Amino acid sequence: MRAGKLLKVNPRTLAQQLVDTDVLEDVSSNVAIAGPGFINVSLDNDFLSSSLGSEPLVAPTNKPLRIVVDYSSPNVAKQMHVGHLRSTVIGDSISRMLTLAGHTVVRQNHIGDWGTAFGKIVAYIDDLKSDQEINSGLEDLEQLYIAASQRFDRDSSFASKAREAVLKLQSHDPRTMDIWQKFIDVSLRHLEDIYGKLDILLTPADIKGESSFNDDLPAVIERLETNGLLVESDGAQCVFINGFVRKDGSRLPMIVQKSDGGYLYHTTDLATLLYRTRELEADQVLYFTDARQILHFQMLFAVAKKAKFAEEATELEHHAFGSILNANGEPLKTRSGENPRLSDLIEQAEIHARNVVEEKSQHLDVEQRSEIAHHVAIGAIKYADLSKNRTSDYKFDLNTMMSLEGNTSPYLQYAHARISAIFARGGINGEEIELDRIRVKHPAEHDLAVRLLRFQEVLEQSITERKAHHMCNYLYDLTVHFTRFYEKCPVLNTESKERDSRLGLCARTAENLRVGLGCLGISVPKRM
RNA sequence: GCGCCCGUAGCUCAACUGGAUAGAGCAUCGGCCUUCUAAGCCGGCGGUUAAAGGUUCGAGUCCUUUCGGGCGUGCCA
Repeated sequence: MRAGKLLKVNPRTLAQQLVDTDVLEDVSSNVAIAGPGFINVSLDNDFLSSSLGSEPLVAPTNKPLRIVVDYSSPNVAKQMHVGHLRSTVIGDSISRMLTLAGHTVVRQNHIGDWGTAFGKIVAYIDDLKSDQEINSGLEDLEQLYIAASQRFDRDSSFASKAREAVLKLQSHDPRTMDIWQKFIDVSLRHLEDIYGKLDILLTPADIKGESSFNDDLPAVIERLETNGLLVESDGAQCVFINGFVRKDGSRLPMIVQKSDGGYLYHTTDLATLLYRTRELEADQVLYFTDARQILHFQMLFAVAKKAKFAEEATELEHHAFGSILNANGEPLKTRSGENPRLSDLIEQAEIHARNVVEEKSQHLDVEQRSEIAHHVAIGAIKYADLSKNRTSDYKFDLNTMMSLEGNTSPYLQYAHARISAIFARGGINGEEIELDRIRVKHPAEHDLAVRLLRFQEVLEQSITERKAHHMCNYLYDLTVHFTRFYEKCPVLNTESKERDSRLGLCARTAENLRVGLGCLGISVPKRM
């Protein structure tokens, strides 16, 4: 109908003309025109069978790009908390999908490891007497930061020491840098621990934090100066860009250097962008941060293009999302009003999952149950986030995501476990099943086969829109149809040709689930 | 004040970017385990898509206004 509009032809007439040609002959013998010009195509079972036997799950892109994906990027003054979850989970999933499609992904973890907060921390650690105390003091980042902040507030001599420490950091004073490095090392171990538990791909090699760009900041100012973009206003160095105005006509500034000479995150982000386009040679740079930074990125991209921090052809995208709320729609906080730690959230989810597994999977031993609980918990947390399209806030409710019914990760994982169980019972190696023996016959097989062939299309849509929820919805739909097939079509207890065909459908479903959930960073247990 | 995002079943969310009778899950009510895992399957109930107007063959989707919520709006990130 869109074609009809474009060609200014009656859509029904156009549909008829299309049907009259034989382009659909190999695909369907049952084509009908309906309504204002829809073409209903019922795919033939023969077409489905041969496609499943010959088409790969994923065909790599014919236009591979170098794509920088900026995600997670926590401030490491404190432990990772709930505010870091979405960026981490969403960014990781998108980068997995891009890789699967054949792009070169350069993950970048732009951690907050520089600035005033670290002055406090360094000064505080500096006050701890021995190295022994330093090491023990570093064990809990959270407490260290809180202690440093409290002391900063009530001890004025400590406060001035902290401010000195900031200056010493900026001038790379060896003793100060040494303490700072110790703290960063502990922070990075903490990050690795969390990423390990959550099965996030980020490694130490992907970390390129704010501190790495500290020395490049004066050059950023210079570059803006030579481009004639730098304007002093109330003592601060600013860039004013067309289009960013207030109601009264006054222009919104992007402040790149404070009146006291200090730099801001705009400045750091410009330096970072230069690195990503020049050194990393990015065709695209994708940022995954919460929605509060929308204006920042709009200005950043505008200035970057104008002052050539990024080439005109480099695609810069900010993908925003809302914050995480509790079941009552309020910001998720602990009883004491803090952001819940990620490690606590994960632990809660695992306890919740373990209780369910204890009840449902008594046929498995303790070790297996514990491992399954882990995969279920992590899957549930990630899936609850990824399956929603919302750019606004979303509710984090363990009871909902762990209900293990309906559109949740455990439902999908369970379907995969059932397929594995069929293979195990039949003494069959699932990886050796030949898909060219698939002969689609039963209506339930037909419906399943149609879904099995859609994987590529869904992957492309998810990548184009940078939205994982299309993949989630697809996998759920696939699983619903697999389960119907499972109910209606015995696999092992049927005659041999049909058995081979149905084993093929099972094997292909298992692959779609494994690879699809893999795109989401969710693993598939063989047993549940 | 101004800007951005959002408002779909009691609740949590979809709807292929303007297409058919707006779909799922949860909750609720009823049915299905002597056959591969019942963490399952089948069915019922549930809607003036916040409201009003407009654009056209056609609007949850686009435009205007109103109401309601979230976030941002010069030296934090």
